[in-house]
Amino acid sequence: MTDLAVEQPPTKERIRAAAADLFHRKGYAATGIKEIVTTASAPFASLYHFYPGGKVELAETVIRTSGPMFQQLVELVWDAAPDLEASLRAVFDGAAMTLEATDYADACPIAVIALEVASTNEVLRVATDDVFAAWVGSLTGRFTDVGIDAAAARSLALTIIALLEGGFMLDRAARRTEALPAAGEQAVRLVRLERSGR
Amino acid sequence: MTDLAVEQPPTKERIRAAAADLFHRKGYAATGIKEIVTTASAPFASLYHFYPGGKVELAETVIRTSGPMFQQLVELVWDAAPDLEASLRAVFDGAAMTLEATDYADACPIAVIALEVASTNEVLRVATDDVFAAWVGSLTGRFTDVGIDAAAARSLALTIIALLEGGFMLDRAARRTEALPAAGEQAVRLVRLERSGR
DNA sequence: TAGCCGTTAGAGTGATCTATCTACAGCCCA
DNA sequence: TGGGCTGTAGATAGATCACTCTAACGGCTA
Repeated sequence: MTDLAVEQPPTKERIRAAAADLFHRKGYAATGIKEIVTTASAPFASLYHFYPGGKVELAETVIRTSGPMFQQLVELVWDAAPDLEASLRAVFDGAAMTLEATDYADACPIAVIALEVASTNEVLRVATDDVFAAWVGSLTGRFTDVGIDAAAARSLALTIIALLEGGFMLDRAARRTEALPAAGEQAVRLVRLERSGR
Repeated sequence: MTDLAVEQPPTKERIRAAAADLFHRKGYAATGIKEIVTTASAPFASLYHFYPGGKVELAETVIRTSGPMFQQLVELVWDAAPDLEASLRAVFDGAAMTLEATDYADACPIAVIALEVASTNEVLRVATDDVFAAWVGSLTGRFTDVGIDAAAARSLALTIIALLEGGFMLDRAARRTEALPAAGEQAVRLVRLERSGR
């Protein structure tokens, strides 16, 4: 398993990455096991070797890996901006650019799965909820850090995550980037309003 | 086809309603044709008799029927409230109540399908886009009606639809109603801000 | 060199998928 | 009474689904 000469990620990782990509774009139900291993250029049996729980275990791994990775990326963008409003704009614009760059396939790594499995698979539903909760928690922290009180910070955080997800949904369906920038501007106004002491 | 004595909707309508319910909850890919006719208590061949295009035609019918029905419902709620802020609150609270009442299955009739088919089926993607466009258009009209200028009205409308969809996604994943009410309050603040002349 | 174990290999299972097929039941109008 | 149309009925095709099985390969330690 030590991949000395080979210049590619190990099989387990390639399978996870391929599954993540397909789940994001096509959703959980529409993605087949065979398609995953083909995309990953991995042997069929290896999937069940590394993920004995099959499709569900693989999906949970994808959710719990892609979620934090995305969060880290967003935090990086956020913290690189000079102030709160710039951070907000950078994140929304970044989402819009990503959506466009991926031919309107990707922007949120778990949105499709989250809606799909919410009433279908409890294990995966909880996994998506945990990811969302972490995102909201992280954003809430950014707001309390600048002196916004806890309740307002959480309300703002929930609103902004909702704006990102909803804007993503609208713009992906329309294959343009209008809702995301508009939502970003409105988010800026909300934060400005909050900081100006209501 | 004339259902004289029978006290139930005609077969075609029963199939459409059953498909709508299943698509909303489980999504497009995860819902089987057989499951639809079973739920509708309809003969198998009738599905292909009424919807020769099969699953895709049925889904498009569902999208293009459920979308306007939902819009009409929201407009009714909106117009029944005494003022703009009350309308906004009524819609967001109504969404939260519906979500809870349906055991966190239903709140938006096309959200799941929209994300699922966006990169998969062009016909259905366009159908979801048309529905979203109609919603945004309707809401934009409500705002211009009270004197908000066109550009601001559209930005507000996009933002509010995004908030509804995103809040729905978060609250469904978490099986609670926190994001939707929070988003509603923030929407009220945005509209108030807009009307107070920035 | 011998043996071990993580990994690869792919055929095969049973279930389920969408869709098509032929046959026929009931009703309207001629 | 007879022809034609709408809708019902269900078997079946052919593909694909997730998953399991046995066997063997190959680099490692003993």
